[in-house]
Amino acid sequence: MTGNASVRTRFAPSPTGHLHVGGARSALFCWAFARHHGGRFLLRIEDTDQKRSSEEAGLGFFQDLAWLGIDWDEGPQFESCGGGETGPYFQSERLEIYAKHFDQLIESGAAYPAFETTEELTEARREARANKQAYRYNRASLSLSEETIQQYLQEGRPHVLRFKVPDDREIVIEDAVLGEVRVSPGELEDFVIRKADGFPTYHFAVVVDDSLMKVTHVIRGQEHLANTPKHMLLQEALGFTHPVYAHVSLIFNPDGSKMSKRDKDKLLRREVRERKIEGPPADSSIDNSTWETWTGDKTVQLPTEAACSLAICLGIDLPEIDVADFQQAGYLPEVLLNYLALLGWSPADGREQFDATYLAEHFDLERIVKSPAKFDRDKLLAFNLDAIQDMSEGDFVSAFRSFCDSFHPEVVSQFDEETFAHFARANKERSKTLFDPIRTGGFFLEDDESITWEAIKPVRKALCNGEPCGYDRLEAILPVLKDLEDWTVSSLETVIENWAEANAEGNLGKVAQPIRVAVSGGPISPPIYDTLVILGKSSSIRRIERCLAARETLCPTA
RNA sequence: GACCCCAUCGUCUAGUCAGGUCCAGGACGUCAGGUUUUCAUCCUGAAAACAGGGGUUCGAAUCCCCUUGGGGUCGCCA
Repeated sequence: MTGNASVRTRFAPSPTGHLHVGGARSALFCWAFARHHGGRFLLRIEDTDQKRSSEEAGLGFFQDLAWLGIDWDEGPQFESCGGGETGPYFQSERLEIYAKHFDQLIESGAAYPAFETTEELTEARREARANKQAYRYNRASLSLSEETIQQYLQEGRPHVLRFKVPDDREIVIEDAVLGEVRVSPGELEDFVIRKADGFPTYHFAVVVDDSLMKVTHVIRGQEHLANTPKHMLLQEALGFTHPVYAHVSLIFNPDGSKMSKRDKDKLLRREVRERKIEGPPADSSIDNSTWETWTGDKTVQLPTEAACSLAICLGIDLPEIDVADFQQAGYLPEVLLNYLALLGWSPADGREQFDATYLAEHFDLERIVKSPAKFDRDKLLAFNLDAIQDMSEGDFVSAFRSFCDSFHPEVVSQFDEETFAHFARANKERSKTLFDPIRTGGFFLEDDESITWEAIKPVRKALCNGEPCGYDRLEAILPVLKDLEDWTVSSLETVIENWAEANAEGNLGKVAQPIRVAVSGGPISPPIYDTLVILGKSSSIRRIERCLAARETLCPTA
């Protein structure tokens, strides 16, 4: 680690929804930058929106970050992370701190109360838009007489606090990624810094907190670039120094739209609208009031479970957007971290696959790319495959085990410990995700009696084609298998290979494939000896017998 | 609509700041072969880009301008 130990970065999510990949990448860059310089990385929860913040979401963020391996030195306490001298790290607990700074701005005349109602402002905006003009707050409340203001305040009229933007100067952002960004005088309006409910707005809280928490580098998404002049002006009015800003480009969907945590809701809303669905589907887990709130307000997100169940009812797949989605889909945390780091940054030596330690060693702001990046599932999948193939068998078994514990407990209860491990090992070399063994190995979990054979091409090819056909060979080898006492990979290998040598010109496929189809119901399985051992002797025999019984249906003898 | 940001293979990118070593390199994907008891791997090879137009210069992917295209912001959300 080199450089400046006083470096302090922060990730400051609002606890609405879950950690999505864009946020995760911002957090990762902040983390990597702090680690690279031997500085500190802080986590702060921006819960100043009383309407939308929820406690569980905060916890989800912690778990997602921890899963990725992004640890924070200061912030909310979670496992071994958190603590620190500059807290509290929930903005909702810092109201007194903000109050002090509000007073400071009021006294210096840099902030003033404004009494317009939300309705009035909405109307003014609508009108400006209709006239194709840029809307800016007209400072009406600024020209109120001192008397009127006092009267309004005494009446207890609801009001916000606005920041009086100096409109005579150009603002220059020295962005570490974008370079100089200039904003002309008069571009900014007098924005709100304290809401009518007394809570600070994002702009105010972020400036006060970053300064008090001694944040030196603000690395965040480019959607914040337009806010930066506001923040800089506020810093000057409060007597704070400017941090270094680094605005990272956005992450897009393959179709070019911004990859957003709202994408799932967008998709669901569109489906619901197109199919003219009026209420929550009966077999979904959504109650009427949740449905009403969701359909009534486009900014409301459906809770994860509700969204999943609705998607299942509608028969559509939700895109993977949140870190948790990728976890559940069977991606490895170190792979997602690697891929995310590569979206907009690359090391000077051109390496593509690396771990968090390497990232911390090599990360810098200079090599961050300015242009936006599309999220490429295929490349992520390829990386995941590589990482899985690089794992030791033991590591894979335990990774697969904890994946199953979390998301597919039925797989764990299906096998005894040793067979579970065998199942995992046998699937490793063909797995791109931790879910793949389950996806392609469904037949292991099924009951012997519920295996069915469809007369699709590869099945017929294995069983019906040729002379002798697969069925003939199956029939011939069944007694051999029945006689085998020692049902192990090595014994099966010996027996089946010898049989193939004697009866199929040494062509193993001629006998392996019919057996595979018989025991699995389809043409895909792990290596045949492993498959038979995992299944066990009685299941294997039973399935072959049932398959033989279906011969007439599958290969009708015209 | 106003302001701001961006622009190299289908995608992520190297190269751009310090112009020549770039008829543009890598990765994913695609295509064609090969290995393999299935699938998946694995191996070999191929196609594939400097958005367009003007400048500056002996020389431009690299610097400047315009056009076009994409994106962001314009909330008492963050």
